[in-house]
Amino acid sequence: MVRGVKQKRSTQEILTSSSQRVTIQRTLLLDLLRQSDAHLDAYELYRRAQQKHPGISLSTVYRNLQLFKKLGLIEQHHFAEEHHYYEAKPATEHQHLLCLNCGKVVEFSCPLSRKFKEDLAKRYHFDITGVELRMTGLCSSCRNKERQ
Amino acid sequence: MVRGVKQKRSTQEILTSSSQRVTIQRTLLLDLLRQSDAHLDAYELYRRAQQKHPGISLSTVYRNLQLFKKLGLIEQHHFAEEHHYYEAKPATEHQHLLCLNCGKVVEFSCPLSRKFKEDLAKRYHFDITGVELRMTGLCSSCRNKERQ
DNA sequence: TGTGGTGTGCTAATGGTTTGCATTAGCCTT
DNA sequence: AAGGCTAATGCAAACCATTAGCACACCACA
Repeated sequence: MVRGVKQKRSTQEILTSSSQRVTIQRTLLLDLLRQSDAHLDAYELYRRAQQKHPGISLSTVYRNLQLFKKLGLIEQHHFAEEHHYYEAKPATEHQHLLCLNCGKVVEFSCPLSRKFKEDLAKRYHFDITGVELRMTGLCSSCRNKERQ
Repeated sequence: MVRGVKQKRSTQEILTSSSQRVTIQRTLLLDLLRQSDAHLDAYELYRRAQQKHPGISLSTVYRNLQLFKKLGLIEQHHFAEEHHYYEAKPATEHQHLLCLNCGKVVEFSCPLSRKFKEDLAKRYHFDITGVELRMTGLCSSCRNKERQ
């Protein structure tokens, strides 16, 4: 049902080469993440996974999100303060501009992050797998509305 | 006891000019945040505040952290997944490099964020109060240790 | 110095995330 | 193909940072 064909590397291939066991849950979750163009939180991902594999548990979703993040396959965002959103790492990196009042999110691209990544990796001997640039503030309509 | 003298603006002055009531709790909390050179989470801030003002409540700490953030006085970081750290907004912006395995944090400066801020603010009509650039990965020792 | 309304403290609730444990199922070897 | 070693899963309960409700306190302003 899930056609991972359009992806460069199959999810199975990725998992195998990371020496992780290839389970149906993992394959499904990673497929869903890579297919989705929206930001998913753990629960929404769980809901979608259930439609393909009704028995799946929310714990499994959380455990695998952690794994995928550790492998650098996904990125984690913090839009709302206590609610994480995940999306498959896109080909073109993009960052987020967030209105603290209405929650509006604007995506923008930051071509310099790649350069920084390399510089920093070298300087601090880090193996960098994730970049997250968030800018927060008030959008124009909220700035006008608000006085508090 | 708390000497806010070395700061450019007194915390009282800041609160007053934001048309926020000046309470001992607020003054204390903001002083502690501005004095501290480390990253504080809500609980650690609470613990320190208690030493000066034993009656203070954790709710008050959370409420005022929200307020300070809204006023752009502090920034919020997400180092550990479910644990926020706060620090007084420093004169020189700095960003964070985080090891996902051992939690090591390296601070680095990113001179371009200022330029971006202005560009983006203009383009999207945002009033930007916070910039947060996080890079995550593995530090050199964890990369060597780890095979998982 | 009084008065209105915001801020605080206390306690309980919330809810996303993690953990423990018994069971299942990949993966590697024979 | 079968067996065995572990890692992964599902379930339910625990966790714990954060929030909400409410009565009382106190800041700002007349």
